Amino acid sequence: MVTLKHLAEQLNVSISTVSKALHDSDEISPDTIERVKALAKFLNYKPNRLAVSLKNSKTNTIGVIVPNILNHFFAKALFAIEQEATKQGYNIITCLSNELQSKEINSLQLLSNGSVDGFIMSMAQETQVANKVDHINAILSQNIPIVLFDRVSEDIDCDKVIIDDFGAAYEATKHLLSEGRKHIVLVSDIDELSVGKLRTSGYLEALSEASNYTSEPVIVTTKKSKSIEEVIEQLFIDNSHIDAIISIDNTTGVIALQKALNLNFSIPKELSIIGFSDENVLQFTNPKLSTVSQHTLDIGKASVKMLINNLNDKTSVNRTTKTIKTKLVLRGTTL
Amino acid sequence: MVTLKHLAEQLNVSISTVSKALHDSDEISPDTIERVKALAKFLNYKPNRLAVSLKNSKTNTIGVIVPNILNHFFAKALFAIEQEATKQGYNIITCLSNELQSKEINSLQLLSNGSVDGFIMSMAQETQVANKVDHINAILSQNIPIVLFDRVSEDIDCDKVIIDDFGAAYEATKHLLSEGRKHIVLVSDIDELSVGKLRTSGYLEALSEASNYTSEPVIVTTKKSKSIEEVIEQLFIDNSHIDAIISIDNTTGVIALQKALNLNFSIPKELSIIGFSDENVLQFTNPKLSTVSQHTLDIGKASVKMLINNLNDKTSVNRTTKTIKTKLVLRGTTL
DNA sequence: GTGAAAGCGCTAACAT
DNA sequence: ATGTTAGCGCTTTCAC
Repeated sequence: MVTLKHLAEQLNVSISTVSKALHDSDEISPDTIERVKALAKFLNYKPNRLAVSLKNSKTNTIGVIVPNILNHFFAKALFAIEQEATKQGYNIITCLSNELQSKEINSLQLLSNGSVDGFIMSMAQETQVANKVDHINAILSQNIPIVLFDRVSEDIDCDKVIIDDFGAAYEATKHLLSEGRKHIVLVSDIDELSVGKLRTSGYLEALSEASNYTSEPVIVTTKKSKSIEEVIEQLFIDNSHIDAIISIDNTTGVIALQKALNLNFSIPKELSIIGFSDENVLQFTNPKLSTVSQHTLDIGKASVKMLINNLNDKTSVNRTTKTIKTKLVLRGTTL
Repeated sequence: MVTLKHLAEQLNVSISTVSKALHDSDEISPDTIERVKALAKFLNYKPNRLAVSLKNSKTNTIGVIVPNILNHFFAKALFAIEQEATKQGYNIITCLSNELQSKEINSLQLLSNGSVDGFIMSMAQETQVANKVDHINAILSQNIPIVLFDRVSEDIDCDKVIIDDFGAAYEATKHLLSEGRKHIVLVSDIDELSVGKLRTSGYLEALSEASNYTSEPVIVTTKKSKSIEEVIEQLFIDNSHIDAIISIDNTTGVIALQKALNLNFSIPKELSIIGFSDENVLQFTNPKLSTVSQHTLDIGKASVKMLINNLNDKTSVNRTTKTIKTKLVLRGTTL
């Protein structure tokens, strides 16, 4: 590895002269600058990031903790985070909590020792279910900023990026009502998560506001004892009058669509389906699933921007929550 | 941030004593060790990773460069890499090349300045198509080890983890032949990649060995001008006698299945389909797609192990290529 | 058993 | 215009 020392020795100047020259300091004569830069380029000199970071107490690295990279939503969020971070001159260190609080605690601990300037994270399911957030607040109290996205907690005072989960489900349900649907079933694989609860509330609210809707709300959640597919098969058995499904997670909508097609439902004539799936999944369905688009790329991008803003102005104490607009995209599974 | 200096001052001992105590040096008296550790724990002392790394010229960090995180295969590989790396006490810095050589070069340059001990990567499509690999060899010549997985090049002398692409496609095609299929079409979205070429060869070889197979091989590749879906629709128009499809990439198999169902093919009676999709995609199909399982988790895991081995024994000069076994998993789309 | 000092590679205040 | 020095936080050799 080529260091400033090497360059200095080769050129018979001091290390600091080399350092200054490489930074275009006007303390250094133009031709020295030239000579230094020429040699640096020739030897492919690259400043050692560890040393620079140590010196400056600034790593230009963001710790990103996502619960599950195999979930399209998080893969896409990570994609956007990496893209925006790179654009702004930051690296990302990626940790996957795999929905476990223990891994989340571990990653946070491990990286809060000078490895990163701040964190962008979405809470592990375990953490959110128990609402045990001390480990996150501990980081904040060390003055390391965190941006929470998607899965957040009210007990953490930090910047947040979310979508209007209540509103999105409310709007989707409203749409199904406007189609004249009379038996709208909600399916959820995420009833334990904050976003799941909010979306369910939106569904319930829309139904309760519909004066001419006479059925009871039906909420079907997945359970550990059964596979998602079994739950959805049972759903069709239990709800013979079903004429609409709103799936509030990434996967159950697509699976419900497959099962319904198998049962020879005419879609969307007899049965409408709206999901919360990421676009990438949809290319595999036929007809294409109507969905609530979450603008995942915007979520990732906004998270990075918020964190870097915070990093650049540590004095600001006001924490903000940014809500990314969703959009109901009607495709082939709605009228 | 709590440093050794803080601890030393509090305890009225020297910094080096603290350092040694924390490392259980037998130069230090048991009770000093105890006192030091107690205070360290109390103040939540964590050694500054930058300083340790700088001192030891060892970062315990792996740079991971993947072409496309939205591809299930790479998401899963990343999942496995992160898991194994964490297990072995390494962090990963993730970079996404987005199939662009420029981004690949950039990431390599950026991290080869002391940020990481080595790289695990799969080549960007651009890089592989042009077989322009100087930037990768440049890193190797700086004595920074690289493990290449999935998409590799013969012009790079480093450790590699691959699957037997030729053999996997050969075996899959053999299976279709054994079903008595007479018109087997190969579909590929990756005909420009090394793995695509090898899998195609396997298909061709299997057909040419089949003495009673009279049709010509048919290879359908996607093109930039058309969507994958259009290409597959056209495929069914052009090949009216088609009775089997082998898809050698992640997505075309699933799409072909949807289209075939739409065209009222009885599957697998009239038409067999075998894909190379990752398991995660399959939960969305009905019937379930038969596939070549690539054991992606093993690929990721093996990559990490190889890299760390190399890191631990830099003297070893022999580069090896590990081939992960594939498995033909017959599900609902084959007889 | 403890401490002083050098050094990893870099920056920056302070000489000259 | 150039060099000296101290220091970021840590490890380690060498003194005492």
